[in-house]
Amino acid sequence: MADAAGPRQDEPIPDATVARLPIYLRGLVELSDDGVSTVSSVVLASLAGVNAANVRKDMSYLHAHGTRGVGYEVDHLIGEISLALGGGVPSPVVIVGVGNLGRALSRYDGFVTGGFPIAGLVDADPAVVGRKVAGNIVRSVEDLADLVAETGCTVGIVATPAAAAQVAVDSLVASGVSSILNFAPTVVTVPDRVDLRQVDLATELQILGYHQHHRAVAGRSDRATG
Amino acid sequence: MADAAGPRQDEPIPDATVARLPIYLRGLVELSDDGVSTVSSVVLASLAGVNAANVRKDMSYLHAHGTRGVGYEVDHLIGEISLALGGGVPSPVVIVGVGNLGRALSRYDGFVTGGFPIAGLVDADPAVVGRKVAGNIVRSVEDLADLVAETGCTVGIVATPAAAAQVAVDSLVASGVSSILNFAPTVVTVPDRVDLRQVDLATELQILGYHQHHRAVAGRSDRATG
DNA sequence: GATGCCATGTGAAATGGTGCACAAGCGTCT
DNA sequence: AGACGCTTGTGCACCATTTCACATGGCATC
Repeated sequence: MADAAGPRQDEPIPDATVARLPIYLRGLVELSDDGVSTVSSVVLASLAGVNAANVRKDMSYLHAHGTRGVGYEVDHLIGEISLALGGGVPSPVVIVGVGNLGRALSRYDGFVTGGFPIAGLVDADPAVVGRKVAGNIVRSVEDLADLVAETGCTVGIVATPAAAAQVAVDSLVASGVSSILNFAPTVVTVPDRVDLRQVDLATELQILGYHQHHRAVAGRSDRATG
Repeated sequence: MADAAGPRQDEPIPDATVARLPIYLRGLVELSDDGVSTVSSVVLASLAGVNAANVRKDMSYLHAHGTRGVGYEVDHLIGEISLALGGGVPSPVVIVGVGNLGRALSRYDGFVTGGFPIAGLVDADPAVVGRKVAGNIVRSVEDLADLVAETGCTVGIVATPAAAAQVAVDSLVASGVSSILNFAPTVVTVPDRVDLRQVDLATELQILGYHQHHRAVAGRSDRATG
């Protein structure tokens, strides 16, 4: 039974699938809370807003098999997905930059619920250092390496102004953090061994703006040609 | 010569390109501020963190041509990209939900700078309505339609708890908003004519968590096999 | 025990995006 | 004026992802 104990993760899960796993997980937890024990790919797909075949293929990457004619066991899927997404072990995160966004993020419930408790906050501004935010004392950015070492946290969130983002990222990398989520509106670079994700609030609106503008233009020429 | 007046937008710009345009724009504005008047695809690519051929192809979609042997005119590109991203006309946005995240978003400079001034804030909680946040009086969610009509705003930001998100989205749609940015950690649905983007903070961390976990597992089996 | 229904699992086609490699063109220098 | 170097613009091949369509197989019912 030894080789059946762990999930076969030799072949990596496609990025697109990984990005959907948290969505599935949320839907499944909701189902579980409602007392639902079995779910079909069609239902899970509608919960996640994707195609049913896509769900089935995603589950096959996880080696999370269902039962033909019945569907998938909700609790089993929750276990498999949680396992894939970090092994169910909470990863504490450190937030760099305690401005508006940093404060909001430090109070955001979803992080803790999702298995990412706040290990600490740091800021470069001496006026902010020492203040208490969301139950955490803000420490100096110089203490970052110590904080990371003390708490063993491996994930860093950058919520600094754009100008300070690369410095913040470099400090996080130097402190041994291996995953970084950057909210600063600028492109930053990291070594290969570090995983970086970018969340760009203004950019999202601009993308919406494109579609809105384009729709308006298309509408006008529709009227002109029709 | 009427057909040469406007940009030929018959063939739509690929989504992947649209998503990069704001990044280009930021880099270009920075260059312009530094007094740089010309930029090559290689330089712009390194600023945006993408491939140079990709930059050139993206620009060709915009019909923003450069000069061979020289590069692209920075100011011209800024104009073309701004035009594509909403025609350079500011789109006021309304924020629904004035919790931690809503407050942080309402104070976020990047929105205003990016051409998305805050038209107003609304919340369902009577305890919050009437309070002043970031220079705006919070109004009741019942006034949403009025607010949208008064300000002519076409973009809505949802920063409510997950449970209230679909209601908030429905209200926005009913009020005539045509683009929605949803920060609530839940899948919401909109009519076809409305454009929806999802920003999911906890999900981003979970995706990072996958890679971290996977790297750890791979490392362990490397050691085991090597 | 056999039969029919239903949902999974997956091969294969279609789609969308990326990056290479090179021809074409512009400016500059001689 | 001519040649050269540099950079654009793009055809093409590759890769990742999505989606369809259907064979496969379990469960319930008769």
